[in-house]
Amino acid sequence: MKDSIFQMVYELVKQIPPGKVSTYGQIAFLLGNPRLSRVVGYALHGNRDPEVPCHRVVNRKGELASAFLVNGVQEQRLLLEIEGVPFTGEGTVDLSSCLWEGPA
DNA sequence: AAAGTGACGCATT
DNA sequence: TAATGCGCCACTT
Repeated sequence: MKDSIFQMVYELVKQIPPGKVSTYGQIAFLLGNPRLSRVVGYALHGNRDPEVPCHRVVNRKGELASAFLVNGVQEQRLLLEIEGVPFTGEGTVDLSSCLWEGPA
């Protein structure tokens, strides 16, 4: 396994429990560098592994990503709603209630 | 081999 | 309060 940021991002995102969401910045912070938020997004951008619930990762405002899977943000929002994640708007998640702060 | 680009976030003007 | 710039890593041209 490489020590690349990408690998760590994937491993971390895999640990996000259902019904919860996390942000790029939060993940970057857990990796040890809050400024890696951009890299985190890039990592998930190229991700195709179903093991990595990239739909549970949103930006700092709680807004869904712009270029999700084939169905776009609609699919992402649906997945989150099914898991019980509350929405404050059409494309906005209630981070105050469902933000995953990291592995115990 | 070097420069540009990209699912972001925070500080500053 | 809103808008712009900078920082970080990996990948593409």
